[in-house]
Amino acid sequence: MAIHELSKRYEPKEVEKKWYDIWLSKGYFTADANDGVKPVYSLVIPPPNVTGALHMGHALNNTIQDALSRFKRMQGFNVLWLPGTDHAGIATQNVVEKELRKEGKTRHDLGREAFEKRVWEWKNKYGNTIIGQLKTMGCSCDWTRERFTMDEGLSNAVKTVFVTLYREGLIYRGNYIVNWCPRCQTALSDIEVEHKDTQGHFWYIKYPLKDEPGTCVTVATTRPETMLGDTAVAVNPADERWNKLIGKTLLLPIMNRKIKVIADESVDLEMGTGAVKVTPAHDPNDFSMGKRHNLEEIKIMDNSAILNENAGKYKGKDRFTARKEIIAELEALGLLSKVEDCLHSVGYCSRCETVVEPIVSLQWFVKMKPLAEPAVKAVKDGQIKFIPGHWEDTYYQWMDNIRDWCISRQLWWGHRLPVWYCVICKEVIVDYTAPEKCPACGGAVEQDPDVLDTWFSSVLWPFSTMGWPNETPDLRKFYPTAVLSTAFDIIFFWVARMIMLGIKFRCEVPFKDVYIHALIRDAEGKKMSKSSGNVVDPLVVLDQYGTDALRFTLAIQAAQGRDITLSDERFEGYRNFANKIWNASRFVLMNLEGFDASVIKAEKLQLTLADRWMLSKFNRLVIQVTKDLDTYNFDKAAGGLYDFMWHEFCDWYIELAKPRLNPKNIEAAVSTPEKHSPRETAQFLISETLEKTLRLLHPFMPFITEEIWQTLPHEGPSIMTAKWPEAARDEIKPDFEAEMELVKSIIASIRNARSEGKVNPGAKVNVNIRTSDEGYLRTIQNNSHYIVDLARVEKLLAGPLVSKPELSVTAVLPRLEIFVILEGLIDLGKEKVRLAGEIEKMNIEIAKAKVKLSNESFLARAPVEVIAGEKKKQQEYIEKKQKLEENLERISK
RNA sequence: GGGCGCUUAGCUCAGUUGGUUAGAGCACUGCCCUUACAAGGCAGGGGUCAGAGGUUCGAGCCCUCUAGCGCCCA
Repeated sequence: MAIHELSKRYEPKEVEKKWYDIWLSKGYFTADANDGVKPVYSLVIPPPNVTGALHMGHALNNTIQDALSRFKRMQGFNVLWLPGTDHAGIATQNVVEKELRKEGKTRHDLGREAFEKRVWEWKNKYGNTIIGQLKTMGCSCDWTRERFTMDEGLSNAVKTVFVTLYREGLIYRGNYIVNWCPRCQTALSDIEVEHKDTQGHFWYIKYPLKDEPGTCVTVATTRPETMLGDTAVAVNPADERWNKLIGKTLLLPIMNRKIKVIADESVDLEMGTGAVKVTPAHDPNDFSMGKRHNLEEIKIMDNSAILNENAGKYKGKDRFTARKEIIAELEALGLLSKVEDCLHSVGYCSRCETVVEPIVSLQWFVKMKPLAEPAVKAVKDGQIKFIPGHWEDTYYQWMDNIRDWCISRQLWWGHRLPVWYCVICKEVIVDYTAPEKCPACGGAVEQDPDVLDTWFSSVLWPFSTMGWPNETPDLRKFYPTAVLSTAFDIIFFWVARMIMLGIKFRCEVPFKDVYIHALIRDAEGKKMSKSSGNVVDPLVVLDQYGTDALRFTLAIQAAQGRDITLSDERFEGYRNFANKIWNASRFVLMNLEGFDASVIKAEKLQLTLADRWMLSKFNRLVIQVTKDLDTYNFDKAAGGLYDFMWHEFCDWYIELAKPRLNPKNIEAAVSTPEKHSPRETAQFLISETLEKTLRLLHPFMPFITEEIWQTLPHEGPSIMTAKWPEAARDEIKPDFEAEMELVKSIIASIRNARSEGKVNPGAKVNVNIRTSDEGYLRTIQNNSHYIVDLARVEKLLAGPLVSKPELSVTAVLPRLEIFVILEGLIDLGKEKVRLAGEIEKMNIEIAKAKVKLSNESFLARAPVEVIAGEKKKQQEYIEKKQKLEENLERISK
């Protein structure tokens, strides 16, 4: 079925499905670990959550990765783009618990084993949603190597890392303050807590001195309920207001506990009253202060943030209820001196939005400093490069302030800690497999109920997916990877830790480049979020405008360091681009009737100026797009292709080639044994250029390019496996480009004059061109047919002495005057105004140039080329002005 | 509080190391269904490059300050 027999509009739907299935069945996405010839290019997908559905961030990131993969594959690389999903501990557990709740059950009703089984069932049933969506996007991932973070192999990797780090003393168990989510019932790492400025209050509470009734120290707090766990009040020793009280004893209100006033330099003199309450068990700063001063840690809440026996009469109350009641009691006691409104930062669980409670508890941690140092060095040494580069600063900043990583989670879904405790002697056993009995005392053992932070497994992703800890062929061939493409918000969660562990366990960085892609925003520039309801669903877009249009819209906006704003107008614009490609291709195809590309010999072509110009431009494009893809300038690569395809190939080249392709043009069909006919020449170039341009477009628009490519003369079974075009540098010819630009500007000037003179587009006009530049004259004479055709000219006269007819509109170009003869159509009044306007513009430019050229410093210091350029420019302006004035004078007579 | 970024046409943004009359897409205006494409063609209007100062022969670009917006960390 020929493309030109199809609709005038590109219909993406069936095309997309068809080609994806074919590519998949031919195995084009599959990398070859045993290949010994091709250079290797590998990357791993940032594994989306199994619970996830494709959003615009995924769409962007995977468009980028797919473009890179397809580009490198076409360049002849052995490409592995390794896909998979992440088990997403809390998220997945939440989903299944929600299901259970509908049945009126909790996970505890099922028990651990049955619950885990249930989650697996859920995963097998729904966990592939996003994988299917990636396929819809056209992603050329190697699906034969798809992984899941809880696969057996990846679980082995997790165990190996845990045991090794433990034995080296880099994993330890400790009682520390952690972020606790009372709803998820688990500890969170620092970066799983989202800090948001929240409107709250600053309560000023008076703590009376024990031995001086009536004298009080006033402290300010945003969380008054924690006072029940206070074990000191701290002041800065430099604080004149308070330092004389250091060492004195206070009576903690409500609890009537004796607490000391201590001196600590970390206390901010400006904040609140300068005296702060210290609750070591419930605040990270107070915790470290408590360690410094050996303070008692009194935990006043349980894991659901319900106050416990240490809270006295508030036992059994929720933290926020207790807050209200405590305030009321303090007020009644006359100990509440002041309440201020204040905006302060509150931590929320990044999974469920519950206010996080800092709580002291026994958890497992990874010591980060020893791992971070080589990871920082790798970036400083340039073994890893961030793109855009400024993210390196962000990386260093975090790495410099790194704190130990809390890795235990009180969940059931995830990698269970390979840790056992002896029930008798409490011995801790860390091993790959369960010990039968306690090696110390022979007692029974039981496994730690906790699981690992999900990120613990995903930070091993670049090598665990390739079979590590086994030395597999994949690992040898494809590690380290070339690039990691991801969003900035997981540089800390994920990227930094992958670098640490990659270096630690493979002695080699996991990737050479880290490409940080843009953030997607809505048309108003707002961040997309479910709560603001401004989420644009990529699947809807793709359905409405086509996958290629979606991908192209994202790619052409993917400028480094700039956010992407999405709107329907944009998608529409690039859908129109797809349609433009489609129709240009239809045109080409309907002109290939009887054409046989295989008989064409390069030396027999009769190349015209238009052909040479187009070849020159095309080869520049090849160089540019290749470079831009290699440097992650996706916006520029896509932009260059858009401009070339639309504004050079369609707007000019097709138009310039039309006369030769027109079947009515009998002369164009004349060939000799030495020369192909002009028509064959045009047919060859127009189809070859289109075919090659499609190849350049393929990484961004895989479907439409394949569909069209198959109908054009081509080699090979698929555009996917076709070679990336290489630039023929000797075809880049500035001289031909300049000549063509002259012809184009003459055509544009005539069109402009016609338009100003309100000439009917169908009507033909006579044109006189006056120039004494011999080169120009030659170009015009040799290429007059282009001018005649594209500017609809009846009679074209060109020479040094051609006259200006009475009723004509004048256009002045450097060393060139164009007279468009408009008998009976010309409005002299309007023409005068127009010419006067042009003269005025020239006056401004001449004046500017004059100022520059009369500046002695400029003449003395600017490079000679710049001065010469300025002089030439001024000369041209002056000439142009003169000619404009002559013409104005003539019609003014 | 510490750090990073942004401000160029009505809107969304390009503008590589300072050097022609600062560009594009969308929107807008006029003409045209010219047989690839009206999801199109041709032509056109629209900008004191946030403000102030400085460096320089020369600043949208470099430096300082100011204003506004946004993000990250504490």
